[in-house]
This record gives sequence, C-alpha cells and structure tokens, in this order.
Amino acid sequence: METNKNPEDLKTNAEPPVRKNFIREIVDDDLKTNKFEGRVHTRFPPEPNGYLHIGHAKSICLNFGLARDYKGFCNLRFDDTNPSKEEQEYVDSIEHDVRWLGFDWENRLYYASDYFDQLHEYAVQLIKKGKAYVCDLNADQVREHRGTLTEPGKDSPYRNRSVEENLDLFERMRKGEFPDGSRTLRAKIDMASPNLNMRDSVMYRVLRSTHHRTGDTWCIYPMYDWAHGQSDSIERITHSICTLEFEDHRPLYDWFVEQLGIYHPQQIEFARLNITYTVMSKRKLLQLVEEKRVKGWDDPRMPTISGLRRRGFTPESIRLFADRIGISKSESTVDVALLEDCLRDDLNKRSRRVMAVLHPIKLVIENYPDGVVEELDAVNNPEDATMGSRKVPFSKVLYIEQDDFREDPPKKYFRLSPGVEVRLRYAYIIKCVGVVKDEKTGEIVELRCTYDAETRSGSPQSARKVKGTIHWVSASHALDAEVRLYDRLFKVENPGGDDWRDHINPSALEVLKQCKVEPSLSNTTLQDRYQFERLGYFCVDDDSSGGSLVFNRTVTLRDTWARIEKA
RNA sequence: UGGGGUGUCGCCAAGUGGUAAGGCAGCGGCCUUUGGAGCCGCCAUUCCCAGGUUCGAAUCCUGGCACCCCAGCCA
Repeated sequence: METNKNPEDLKTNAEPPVRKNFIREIVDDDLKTNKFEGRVHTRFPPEPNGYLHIGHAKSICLNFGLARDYKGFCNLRFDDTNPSKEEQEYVDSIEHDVRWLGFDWENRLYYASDYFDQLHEYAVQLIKKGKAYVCDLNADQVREHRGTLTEPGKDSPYRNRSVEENLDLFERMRKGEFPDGSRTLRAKIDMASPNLNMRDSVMYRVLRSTHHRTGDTWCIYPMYDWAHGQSDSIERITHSICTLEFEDHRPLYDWFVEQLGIYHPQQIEFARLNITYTVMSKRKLLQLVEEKRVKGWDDPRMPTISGLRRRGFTPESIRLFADRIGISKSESTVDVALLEDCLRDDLNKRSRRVMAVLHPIKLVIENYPDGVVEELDAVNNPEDATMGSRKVPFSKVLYIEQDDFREDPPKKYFRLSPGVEVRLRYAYIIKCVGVVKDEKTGEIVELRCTYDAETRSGSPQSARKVKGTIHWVSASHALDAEVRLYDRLFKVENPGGDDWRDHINPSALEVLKQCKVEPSLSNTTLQDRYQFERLGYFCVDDDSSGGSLVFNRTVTLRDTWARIEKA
C-alpha cells in the first residue's frame, strides 16, 4: 500500500529550523554552565538619531529571536545620551518599525536617560574609589595627550586630584558652573594602554542641549561607553550583542562593571549587514534625505524599514532574509538578489493576481461583436485555492503591453506578432492580422486581431496550445493608474568613497502615468499588495486617494525572457 | 610598523581531528493558459599561503600574507 507522506511534511506554518550560529553556541554554553541562572535576556539599543534600516532589522531579529527561542526577554532601550542629535520623531518611528517587524517588548521599554541619576551615582562611586577624575583639558588638549596608535599617551596634569576636589568639581559640573566642553569626568585607567579606549576614557562631558525626555535637567551627559554597559547591568541583560567595531571597547565595558562591582553582562560582537547596490550608514542615509536625493526616510528606494514597508516589503520577507543570511564575525556584503528572493518567496504565496498594463497599446478584435461584454473567470492565486476567483470583463477593444508585440520578432519570441497566435490570459486565442501606424511618425498605434471563438478559457477547445500567453485589460472597463517603477538606488555594487553620491542610479525611480488596470482594483486600500501578472509585485502607495490610484513596484517577477534577450 | 578582529564556491554560510551542509546567483532539463511558481540535475579532490604534528588536518602547531576596526567631549 502506498503510504502517505511523513506527517512532518504535512505540518503547515512550521517554523523553519533555527539556524545555528556562534552566538547561539555561546548562549547554549552559558545555559549549560548556569552562568546567568539559566536566563536569556537581550536588548535592542538604538540611538534615536535616525530611522531604522535593514541592518537594524538583522539585529532586531537576532536579539528578539534569541529571547523568543530561549524563552527569555528582549528589551527595547533607547540609547539617548547625546541630545544634540536625538529627537522624539525618531523614537516614534523606531517603535513603529520594531512592532511592524513583528516583535514586542511588552512593558520593557527603557531609555538610557531613565538611568541618568543612577549613572551619576555610579560615577560618584568611582571618584570615591579613586578611579575617576575631573579633567580640565579641552578637546584638543585631550587629543594631544592621547598619544597615537604606536605611541603611549601622557597623563593629564589633573589626573591626581584628590577625591574631595574631584567630588566638588564634578558636582559643580553637574550644577552648570562650567562652560560646555571645558571639563570632563574621566576614568583613571592607563594612558599607556595599547588599546586607546583604555586611555582614561571620557565618562561625562558638559553639554547644554535640551534632551527630548529630560529637558534641561542635565548639562552633563554620559558617553556611550559609560552609559551602555551600566544600563545593561541595571536591566540585568545577559548577552549584550553589538557590532564588530565595539570589540575593542569590551575591555572598557568590563572594566567599568568590575570597578563598580555590579552585575556583569557579557558583550558579544557580530558583523553588521551590508547589501549590494545600497548604503547602510545612518550618516549617508541622513544625507540622502537632507540633500533631497530621495523624498524622505520612507522613500521606497531607501533601505530603511519605513522605505521597504512603503515599497511593499512584508515583515515576513525581512525576517526570512535575516534567517537566511546568518550571523558571523566576518565582514560581508550580501547580494541584494537574496533579499529579492526572500521577498518574492513570500509575495508569491500571498499576493492576489491581477492584470495591469503599464505601457498600453490598443488592440481591436475585428470579429468580436460590438457592445458585447463577457465576464471571464480569473484565478486570484494559483498558489492558494482558498483565495478564490473573480470576474474580469472582456470586450472588443483591449489594451495590451507594448512589449508583448513585435512587428519583427526575434528568435524565441513567444508573444504577439503579425500572423502569429497567442492566448489572452483567461480569455481567447487571438491572431494579429494588421498593424495601424501613425502616418507621420510610423509609430504603431493600434493592433488589429481576430479571435477564435472556440478557444475561450475553460471550454473544450481551450486546450489548444499556442506559444505564448499575454495579459490584457478591457479598454472601456480599465481604470487609470499611476505606477512608480523602482530599481536599485545605486549603479554600483559597493558605493563607497567620498564620491559615493556620484553613483546614485538616476533610473531608480520611473513614473508611469498612463497605466491601465483591471476594474477589480477599484476598491483597493492603502498598502494592499498585488501581483500584476507577468510583471511583478506592486502595492498601493500612500499617495493614492479617492479616484487616483498610485502603485509602487515592489519587485519584478523573475524574467527569463529579459535574460535571453540580453544574451 | 601598537592593539583588536576576519580569511571555507561569484555572494552569504555550516563545519569544533574521521575525509567539505544549505541558501542565493549561474548553467542544463521537465512542467506550465504568468517566459511566474513548482520539480529534477550540474556547480569547492579542497578550505588565504608555506611548513610541521598525526594513520588521518578546513579544524592542532609554527611562520607568513591579505583585508577590516580603533587616535569624537558620536554611538
């Protein structure tokens, strides 16, 4: 007897097996040795000075994914220690993006600024221990004393002040008695350390700037190195995951918690994400926005979460991508084709299919009766029968894609050309019997065809084979639409260097105003996603309103013909 | 040439001394009323290089080489 498939294969929505990586190995070991009493507690710590991008998504999926898989927790913590660059707008967008990606921090929303009092208290402790001092050197002087990569630094002349003096000075810094930049509180470590981070790292600077949460309460603000580890400790984070460039900050991270004698989280570093044909630094993305090279943080050309969302990406596709790229410590640049594959993989399964003509050309079926309209059945998604079907109106005058007709077809061209038959999807087989051209320009303005009435889809004769199938839209029923075609933001794989902006792809956005879409799209809503058959995946842009429809092309379908023709 | 890292297929990435997973890309083929989707097959005798240890090395040792990060009162 024929047996059924393994029951495992019949499971739906089965989570893909969790990919192994070096961080999970560390967590597994820590669990075995009971290093953190069997807890797993991570955090995602963005600075609210810009919008999140897909590189952050990698980190979000890592941190929240770890918490999910190990039955632990992941906090959302804003690293808001530099009020001169941070804004509430960014806080709001970050929260929105993390939620949209499908993660939930529940009641664990924190800010480094929540800990300003505690951090100040810790700093006083270090001063009392003789491990921190107030330094009167200005920024330039500090730099001069720091030494270089190959030469040790020199001690600050203020390094050996008494505890009492340091306490007094630090208190007066806090009260605002000294001008911005005039003094700092520094850790007293080792000016000769080969690790520059250990050369008496600055803990506090005097900075008069209104903080988005604490307002003008403070005029001294903690530096990243001082705030981050202590915040992790306060939240009892177990694994503090950050990117590679913080690797040589780890000794300092460890030094602070050890001097304080407080709970000690473990910092682990991994390689940040790079993707071909785009840029991923907040600085560059900010420049693109400020220099108006794109329309905003959510421009669909941007690799920001909000840009990808507006472009039509699904959170599922981004999570799938995060799973597939893996986690490691080697610097890498992922081929954007992988991202696109994850996108198509998800969109293929979920998108309703619909017919739309982007570059219309009129087609008249000479032997089809005037005034007759047939309602033809069209499947909504061949991948998912539960999505049902719809009716599409068919009549004598249609629009088809300019690309789907060639007066002089090359080899292997399966579409319409004079004397050749093609199937109109869900409708009839037609043959081209004439071409009408503009007398002056010679441009083709209309195609004359005949149809074979026996070949209507679903009828017995419809089985007749023809080389190609093309999509169409009934001229009198079609809706007008604007379609925005997006492509990669840069012309080169790795837009680096000072001239990176010179590589911006001017054709990354092409706007089509004369598109025709099937009438079932009349009651669509913002963000709805569709597959325009044979063309790609599209979503309804936020600029759509009332009567006007605007679609964004999320990604094209894989196009083997384009490849053949190119070769 | 101080310190910290990384080098496994075009791009990611497993591999943890027992004889190189997987995905993407690419290339063939099947199937198809989307040139879509799906399916099948091919795609690293070799792991940056050179020595060494071992019955056996991508994994251990020694010595090189290449690339990345660090001299913000940014994070």
